[in-house]
Amino acid sequence: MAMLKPVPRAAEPPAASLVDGAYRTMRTKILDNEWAPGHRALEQELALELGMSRTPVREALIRLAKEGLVEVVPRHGMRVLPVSAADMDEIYQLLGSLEATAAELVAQRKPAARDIAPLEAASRAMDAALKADDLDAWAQADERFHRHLVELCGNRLLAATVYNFWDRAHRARMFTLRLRPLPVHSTREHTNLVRAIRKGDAAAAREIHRAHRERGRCELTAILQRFKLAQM
Amino acid sequence: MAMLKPVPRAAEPPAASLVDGAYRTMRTKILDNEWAPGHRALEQELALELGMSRTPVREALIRLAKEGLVEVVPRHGMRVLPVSAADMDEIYQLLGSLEATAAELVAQRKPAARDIAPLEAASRAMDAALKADDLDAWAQADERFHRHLVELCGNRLLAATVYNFWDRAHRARMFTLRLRPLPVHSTREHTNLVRAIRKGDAAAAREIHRAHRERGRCELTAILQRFKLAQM
DNA sequence: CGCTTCTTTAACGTATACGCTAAAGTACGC
DNA sequence: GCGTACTTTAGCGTATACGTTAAAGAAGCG
Repeated sequence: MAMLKPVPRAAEPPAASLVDGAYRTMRTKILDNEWAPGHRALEQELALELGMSRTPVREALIRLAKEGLVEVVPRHGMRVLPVSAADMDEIYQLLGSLEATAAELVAQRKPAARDIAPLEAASRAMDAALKADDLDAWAQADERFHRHLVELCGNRLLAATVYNFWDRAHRARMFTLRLRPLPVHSTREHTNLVRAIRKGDAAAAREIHRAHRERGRCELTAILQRFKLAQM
Repeated sequence: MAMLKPVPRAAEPPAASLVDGAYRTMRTKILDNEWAPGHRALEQELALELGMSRTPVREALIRLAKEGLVEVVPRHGMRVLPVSAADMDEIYQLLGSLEATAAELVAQRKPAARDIAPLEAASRAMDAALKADDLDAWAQADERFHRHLVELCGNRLLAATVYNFWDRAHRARMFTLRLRPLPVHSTREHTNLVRAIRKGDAAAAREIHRAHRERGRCELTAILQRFKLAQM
């Protein structure tokens, strides 16, 4: 089994409360696969591990459950939710829809050159990483690209929703990073997308991004089937 | 100001716990506008009102906050979040994206006649309600139509996400129900959508639904501006 | 009269206590 | 040996207690 490397995250302000700390710690452990899918723990155990009482742990768990990262069953504690192949399919459909809309909106807004620059920078970084055979760097640049695109669309609700589903799919993405065909098409697709945005061609931007995610969805589904990874 | 009538909801099982009861009660009060946007209350007050201690109230508030219905500020209690005109715009963009995708998926699946029947029934009910000048019945049939469509698409995550944003927009929709032009086009659009689905024309289904929500978004924005309803 | 600083206090964050319930274990009958 | 009824107990849901802290009010100063 491939090892999942923790992806370095942006430095965050210190936790404002124990609830906040518990939430962030547990969320990180889940996204980094330190707590594997299916991992179970009782509230009391978590409290002990995190050095606090059950109260803040419970409140953090409610937040994580609402995000779909864990499930809380009375008397069985929390359980890190596995993401099934079917779930991944649904997530990619949903993301395809929302991100395509984001691309459309960005193109409609005809953003200034300095707003487009980070997209181009990310594209170049993906290219360079691919040539240097550095898949981790590639994945980070890819994430930067999509993140900036979603930020640029101006719809904060849409952006927040996209982030939530990225989180749920994070593990599977990292896992399949080295199992799937080299993402040689992605860079081209991103370049095309940027071109459509610069032209203000909203329909093209939407369609390029839709096709981009659709291809990703198919590749992922194929891998999960090939490796019999029904869930992760 | 128009009065908001409580929309009758499906009978639900008795609350499994106090947290659950608090959550449902508060959610209902918010959606039915019994607690108006901006309404504030302290945890202790809520506990007293709901006949329980602060603990279950707090846990229910965390859930409501995650759904975007309330905000919890330390020492200021919870506040029912107003939905600004800009928020409504964002919500409608998001819903337009997801529901259009749902329509597309439904058309692709070429559902059986008995799956399409409820859509047609809802369409007819909308028509009848419009002729009988019963806007409440119209709104309920409209909701049935869209709900069934989203259920039919087969993507539960997408459906759940759509429901969440419907909730946030619920008050504004009810409020503008009697302020906006009679929804004479909606029935036609729904009929067209059903036809596209029956033909299996996914692209048309997507486009019809997208245009449908886009029109709704524009109408709503116009009303909110005309009546200077910056938020509600 | 306005501004700053001190005091007060209300509300919350967290810890703890406790009873209830469902799951696990046990004994009994067949 | 297998199923059933009883007992036990772990874990949670909820209530309560308590220290902390930020907001509001009061007092002092310019």
